[in-house]
Amino acid sequence: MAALSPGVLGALDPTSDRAVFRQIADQIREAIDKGRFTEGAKLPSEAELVEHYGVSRMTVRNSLSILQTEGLVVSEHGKGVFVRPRPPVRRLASDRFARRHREQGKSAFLVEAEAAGSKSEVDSLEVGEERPSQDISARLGSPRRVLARRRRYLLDGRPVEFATSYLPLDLARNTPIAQPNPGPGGIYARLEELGHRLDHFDEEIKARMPTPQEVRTLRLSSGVPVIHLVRTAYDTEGRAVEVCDTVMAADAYVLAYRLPAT
Amino acid sequence: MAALSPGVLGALDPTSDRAVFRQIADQIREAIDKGRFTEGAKLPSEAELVEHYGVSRMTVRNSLSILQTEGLVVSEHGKGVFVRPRPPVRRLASDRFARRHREQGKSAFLVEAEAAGSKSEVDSLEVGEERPSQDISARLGSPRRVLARRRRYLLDGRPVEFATSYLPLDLARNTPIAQPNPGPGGIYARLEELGHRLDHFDEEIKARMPTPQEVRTLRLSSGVPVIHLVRTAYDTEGRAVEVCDTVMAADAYVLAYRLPAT
DNA sequence: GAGTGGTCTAGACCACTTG
DNA sequence: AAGTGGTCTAGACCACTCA
Repeated sequence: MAALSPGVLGALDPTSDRAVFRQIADQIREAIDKGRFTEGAKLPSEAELVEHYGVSRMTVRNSLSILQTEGLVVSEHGKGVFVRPRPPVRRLASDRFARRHREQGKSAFLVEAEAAGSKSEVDSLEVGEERPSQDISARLGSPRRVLARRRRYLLDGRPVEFATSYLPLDLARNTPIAQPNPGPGGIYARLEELGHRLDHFDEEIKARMPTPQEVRTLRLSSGVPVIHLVRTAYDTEGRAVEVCDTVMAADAYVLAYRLPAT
Repeated sequence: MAALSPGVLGALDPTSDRAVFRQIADQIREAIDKGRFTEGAKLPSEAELVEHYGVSRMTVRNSLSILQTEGLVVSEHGKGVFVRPRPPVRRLASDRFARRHREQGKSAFLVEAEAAGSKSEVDSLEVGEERPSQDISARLGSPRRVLARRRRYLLDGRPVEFATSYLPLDLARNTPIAQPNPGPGGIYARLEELGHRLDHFDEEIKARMPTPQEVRTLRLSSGVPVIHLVRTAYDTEGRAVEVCDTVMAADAYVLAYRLPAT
């Protein structure tokens, strides 16, 4: 066991009211913030911290678990605890559904990924008819059954987003939209070909901690929230023609919107 | 110590590979999801869980800490562990900075809160000149010094948002904008009176876990992320006239945006 | 004062990774 | 085989809340 390089981590203040495990977490956090442990670097092992601070192992683990839930570090079984690397971020611009992009034929996700020099994939694509949840149903004008299209997006091999599109059956049944691959420009291009000229999209954004299922699907490390985005597409007659429910790894995204001052 | 009502929580599966503390967390999570513990309800005490499952206290505490970081429960010292109550949610619409709202004279925050039947306050208002961070400076066209306006918003007594506005000094110095209370319609109304007619706003949204400082300022319970929103206001000449950096308690907000399909 | 969660100890054994 | 984190035990004492 290597000795801890001196000076990186200080000593405890026995006169402080602050719990020992919080003091240890504070010191490690500060060392990370000040760049003494850089992104991806390995922290001292639990055993080293036990020796350095003269506390029990559970106390050290408690400190590290704080930093994990803050999203500062990740632990890897058998290897160590590391400063969490920041993945490349995908920027979603508010013009990402503009018609001019659709007309170029490629899906928005793939085009943007290529522009950023990333390799992107789409997997676990499922298409089928089902009964919508109350929320989805209400947004679509209360259809009894809908077409659901589920898919997961990966960026350089890492899952970053899981999305489900819902469309009223009378719109989508027996159309290319019901096919796994709907063709160039995606389902929005097909909707317009079918006579549903799109007028606008409404997006609702929340952030929260992931469910255990979402942790698995997106392979999220602890301390990473999700962005939950629900988009409703309206045609020029004011009808809701699609609802897209999207869950994104929050550390992989920044969403951008432009608002008129009018 | 009251006995645990039978049937609410099951037994452990000793043949399972899943760690005991995860199994316990799974069972409590499922009970919450199925409504057997409703919002605000008290969970069985740690001692009751120890007895029910026949495990040590640390194992039970480990289970509960999982549910805490998931944002499902909150613990209160000396009282118990409770299903986390969902606070009222503030909806931010994408037309919230429309000129017609400004012209009514009240701040957007107060108007919306009143409409929702909530009591709102603004506190810890600080106004002063300072040197901007690199990021803020770049967004504002690299001024050396800026006017900073910090304030915290509360809804029914609960802090929900902390925001700082930055304006180039040459715009704001010796104007009502440099006053703690800038007058009816807020700083955007003042900017327009000063000849900076607003054209549009760009907003960037991220979500992440809060820093310890943000936990204190917003009194966040564990398992609640923050939404970090940075808005830049542009005048009709294309100049960035303000940057507003906002940190929101994610469980108190849903953001809504409308995108044109054009 | 009884019940609750918060902190901490000193061990034990296991599973995973690396040389 | 050595080092790492993952799980679990059986205690102890403390601080807070409520009757």
